[in-house]
Amino acid sequence: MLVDARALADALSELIRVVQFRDRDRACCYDISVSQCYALKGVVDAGALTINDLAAHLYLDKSTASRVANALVDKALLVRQADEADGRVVRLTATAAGTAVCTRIESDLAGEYAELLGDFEPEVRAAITRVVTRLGRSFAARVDASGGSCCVVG
Amino acid sequence: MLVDARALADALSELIRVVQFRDRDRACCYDISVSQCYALKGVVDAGALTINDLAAHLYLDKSTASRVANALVDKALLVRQADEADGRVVRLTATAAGTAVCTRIESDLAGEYAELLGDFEPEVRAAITRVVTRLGRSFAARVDASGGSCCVVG
DNA sequence: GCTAGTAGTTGCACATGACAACTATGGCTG
DNA sequence: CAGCCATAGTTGTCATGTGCAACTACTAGC
Repeated sequence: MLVDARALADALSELIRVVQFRDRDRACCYDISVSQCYALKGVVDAGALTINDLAAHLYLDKSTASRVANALVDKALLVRQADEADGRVVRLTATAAGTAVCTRIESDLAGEYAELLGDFEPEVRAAITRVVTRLGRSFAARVDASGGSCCVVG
Repeated sequence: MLVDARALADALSELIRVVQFRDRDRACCYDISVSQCYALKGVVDAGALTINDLAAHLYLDKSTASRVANALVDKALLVRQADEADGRVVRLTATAAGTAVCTRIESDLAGEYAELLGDFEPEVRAAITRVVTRLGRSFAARVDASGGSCCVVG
């Protein structure tokens, strides 16, 4: 099983490098950075998010999440609203422009992915998404469980 | 099929965020950054790499690759050697320390991944690596094919 | 041997992201 | 209800990573 594990480690790191590269490269197309894109999509999908929710969703520090949100507000893709119940909380919601940008990016991306899925046999296609989803969940569970830093001696 | 494509896009972006986070978090453990780790592994696996080869392997600009190599040389994990045949070319090779660090990281990582693979049914395990590998290749082929930037009008 | 091309380095600007210190608000306890 | 602690978010600061453009050094072809 360690052989499988090593192969998976190699394959995943390669996949991540190439996807990151593609994302970096494509970011310019929409005048929006990769993190901003993830944040925008997070807010659009959720309907509304607080800064803390956003930070958790993106696996970023809340200060970084706050700045990412600022960037999107400056671009008029998001709005900040004060929460009625709790004065500390900021509710981020997407503007019409934000939703539009998000929709456009998703469509373009879906097109690319659809083409890419064409490389695979039909019976494999459905498995791919299942596998990737479950992999993501497994990682997330481990990350959440281990809490903060990995190598703190405590 | 567009539905599959959207689901894959979502799953993959989630996976990438969480893996990136884990990598950021774990980077400190070995006094080596994520890019440095990839570079070190690339050199160790290949036996020797030029700066250009390294840049291609990491999907980075050659200037960045050069600096990543510098950092590893400063840490005495790599050495730069002049190519005998071509005076312009730098040959990067790993030192004993570099190989040792790489081996240790790979072992630790393989352990983590082995544990993670335990979440999956045996018949799925083998499929995971195959799927991730093929996904990576499909992306790489597309990135190589499209060459430079995505949205240049020229 | 001059010119064009290639490998790599360096200067520079900018993006990303963490940590810590801070403000402001909410909630709990005596 | 006053004081204290916890929580949400912001801001300052710093380190790191990255690309682009300009540069040097070398090679190769005419």
